[in-house]
Amino acid sequence: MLSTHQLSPTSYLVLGLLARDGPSTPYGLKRQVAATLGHFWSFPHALLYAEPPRLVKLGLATEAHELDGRRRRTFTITQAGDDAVQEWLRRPSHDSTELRDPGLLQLYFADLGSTETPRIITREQLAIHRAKLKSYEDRARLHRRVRGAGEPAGQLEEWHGHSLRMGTLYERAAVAFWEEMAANAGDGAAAGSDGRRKEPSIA
Amino acid sequence: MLSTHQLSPTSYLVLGLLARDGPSTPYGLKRQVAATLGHFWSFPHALLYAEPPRLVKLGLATEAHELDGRRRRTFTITQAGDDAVQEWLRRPSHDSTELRDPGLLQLYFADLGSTETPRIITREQLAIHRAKLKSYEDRARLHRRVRGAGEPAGQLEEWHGHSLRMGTLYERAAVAFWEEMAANAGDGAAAGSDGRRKEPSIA
DNA sequence: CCTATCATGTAATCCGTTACATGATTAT
DNA sequence: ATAATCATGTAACGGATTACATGATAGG
Repeated sequence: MLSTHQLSPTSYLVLGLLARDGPSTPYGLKRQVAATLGHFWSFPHALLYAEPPRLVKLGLATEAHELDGRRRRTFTITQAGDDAVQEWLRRPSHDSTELRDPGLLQLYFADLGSTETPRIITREQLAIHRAKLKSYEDRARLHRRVRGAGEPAGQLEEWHGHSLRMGTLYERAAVAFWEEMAANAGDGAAAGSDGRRKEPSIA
Repeated sequence: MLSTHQLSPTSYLVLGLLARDGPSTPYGLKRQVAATLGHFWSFPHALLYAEPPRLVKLGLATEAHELDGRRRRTFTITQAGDDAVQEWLRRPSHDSTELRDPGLLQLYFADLGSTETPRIITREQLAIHRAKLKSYEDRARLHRRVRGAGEPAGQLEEWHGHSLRMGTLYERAAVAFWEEMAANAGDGAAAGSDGRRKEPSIA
């Protein structure tokens, strides 16, 4: 029982995947992530190659090299690793959500640009978020289709579903936000101080 | 013109603040940020002490030391800095939003814990997000109160408003998400838990 | 067969985080 | 006065991003 207290989210991501899906190569991890959390929380592949060795050093996983051509490295979680996951799950995380939206950052400074800047940014962001929302919803449709087709949705798919659902809800919120911006941008939104701006409809 | 292309969001944050509010100390930046974006995009104060010197090195800002007791460092944006901001505003950011939610990460792995794990996590997260939402809404109420009181809302406050509004919308989505989880947690949502860990049926 | 994409890995750099520290103000 | 909090800064470490690189597999 090392004081497994300074593990990063990345650590738990990898540990969790190893715990649930069994031994895996970094590439396998990468694929799992890409299909789920990766949609809104980026874990570049280099991270997933770098993290497992760290876990090995901490005794939370073990490594096996292939010797033939591909020299794949396969990682397996240890008992200590499993324990760490359990302990983590019992300790609710109070760290608050990071919402890093570059588009919003630009909007925040849009008044520094020209009068059209807010409109341009808004249009762009609206397009981006609408596209992403659509991709989530398509995926959800597919999901439901498959489930309707008989297979009684493995638990795993459920958890995939959760993260995608969260992504969907966020994108909906984002679309709503930018739509509201777009609606208010026609008037003097960038011109600001006349005060006559419509009250934001949100309470 | 330097290829001012590898600046980080942090760089533009600082540049933008210096451009809009004029020369500032790192602490001044910190305060601005804390009142706005800082609510959902953390910029630890050390960052705001570290970034300006970087900008100086790139010729985007200049520095002035105080010589008396406090030895404050005040930073001023340069013409090149202003140009960089303008160029950035003209180049819509396609980088997608990072939504890093530790609670969601836990939920994603909740099936690895006990049967109660999902419920516990959900309850906790629901409380957290409700509290945060409330704090946003209180702030919004105050905001409107002040504005109603006559002062014709400076433009600055408007942009503050934007970021808080986004925060509010996100928290709403989060609350909705966790409420849905809570509603479904009573049934067997967590109970794929027939004990034996199924082979993941997903490719 | 060739080319594109998949799969696999490493290295360097730098940003970000954490921790440490201490001088000023304000409150009790 | 003393404690608490505000204000100000630095240093070190490590995780994360980017770039580089190349071996397999499949499609044309």
